[in-house]
Amino acid sequence: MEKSSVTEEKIIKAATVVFMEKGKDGARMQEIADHAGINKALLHYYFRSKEKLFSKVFHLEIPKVVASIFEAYDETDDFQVFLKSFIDKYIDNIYPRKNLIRFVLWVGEKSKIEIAGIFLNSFKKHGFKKNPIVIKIEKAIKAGQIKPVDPTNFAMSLIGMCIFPIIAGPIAEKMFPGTKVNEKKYIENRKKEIFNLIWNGIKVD
Amino acid sequence: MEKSSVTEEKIIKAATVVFMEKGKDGARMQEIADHAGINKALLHYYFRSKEKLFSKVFHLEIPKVVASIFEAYDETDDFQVFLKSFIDKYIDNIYPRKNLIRFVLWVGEKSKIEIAGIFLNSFKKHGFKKNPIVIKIEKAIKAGQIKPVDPTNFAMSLIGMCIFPIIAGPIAEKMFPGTKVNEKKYIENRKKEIFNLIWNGIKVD
DNA sequence: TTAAAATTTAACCAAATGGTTAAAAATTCT
DNA sequence: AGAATTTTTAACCATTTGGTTAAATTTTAA
Repeated sequence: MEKSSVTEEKIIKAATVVFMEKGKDGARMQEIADHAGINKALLHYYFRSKEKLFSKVFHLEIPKVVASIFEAYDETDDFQVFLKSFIDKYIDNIYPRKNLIRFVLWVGEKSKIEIAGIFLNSFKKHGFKKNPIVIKIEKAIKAGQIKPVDPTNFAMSLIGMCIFPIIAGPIAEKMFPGTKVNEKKYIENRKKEIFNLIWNGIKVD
Repeated sequence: MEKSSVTEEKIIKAATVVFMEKGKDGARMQEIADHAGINKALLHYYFRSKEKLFSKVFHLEIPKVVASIFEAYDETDDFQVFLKSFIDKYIDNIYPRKNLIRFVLWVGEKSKIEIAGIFLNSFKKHGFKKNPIVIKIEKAIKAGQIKPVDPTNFAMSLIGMCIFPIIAGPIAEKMFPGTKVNEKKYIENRKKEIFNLIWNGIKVD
């Protein structure tokens, strides 16, 4: 690989880290340059402006939010198996991307960048027109494998339960003393609890 | 009320709106002044620095995140009734505060302001040492009203399901086409779905 | 009415920050 | 080796932005 593209990658990686941590406004071009191990002049040589660099990073990162769903998606007809596996993989998948997820939720509303298009594009790329989880749920209901819940709402709940403790992080630890979001033990236990709650509910039979 | 304290309140209100929308770095003192209908000089006359103004706003707003839990909290021994009522009130409560919630989650991790203390303080003020939902769940389990789930994890799931569609807003609408987070119909339906999922699970008996 | 407090105006300052430039040095390619 | 490309250096520029100042004006309270 030529030197130029190596540097470009170094820059993008550094910019991603800094943008996700400090936000678009909080990020400093100098900090990105330092992080990439180059100087500001070269940074502007590759990306003319902060705006353009940010846009680049954003367009590269957003699909990963969608991808994390597909990467956790398994082709199984048994919905119980699917659900267990999905929760397990999805949480493992978003955990190292928590800064990204947090950032996307924060920027999502006000961003001038058209997110909708990127999302749909990402769905299409994986061969789906709809959210794949929703499809899976619809099938499971038709097959009589699960109760007739509202598929979209169910998917939302599922994702919400997985994402929340991760993005809430330190806030969650203070709201629910005893929670240690960074411990493997906690995460593994949480996976089980999510599955159990969804599968069994809390009603006493 | 004297003119001075009226102005102070105008400033704080304006600052809250702008900070929650643009973030600490994205907010501009000039914009806050404009929003409050005063000039920058007067703004600095009341709050010497951006840092101090931000700190003030943050300390006033953070307790509201905790308060929204207590405001939704009802003293009922019937856990089923409690749960229904809690979901209903909690969602109504956080809905108009979505910018705040989103902001707190975003700032939470990196904020130098000590959040833990503010949270615990807020718990104490309401006469609790622990998260009140957790306590309620523990009681319900002891009373045999619900299955023996992990209380903290359950509370986390509950809050996560309520908060997620609200903070995810436009992102959620793109990830789950058909979702319209701003419609009353959607919100009311979601409340029911959350309750049903938690209460009944999805397992076919 | 008069003194005190609050508010406006407008000019101004200093620091931070995004961005530029041009020449020199290092690297890579042919 | 020689040309082309990449990278560094370092000074520099323009704008934005947080923050100040001081005098004039308005409002409030005694």
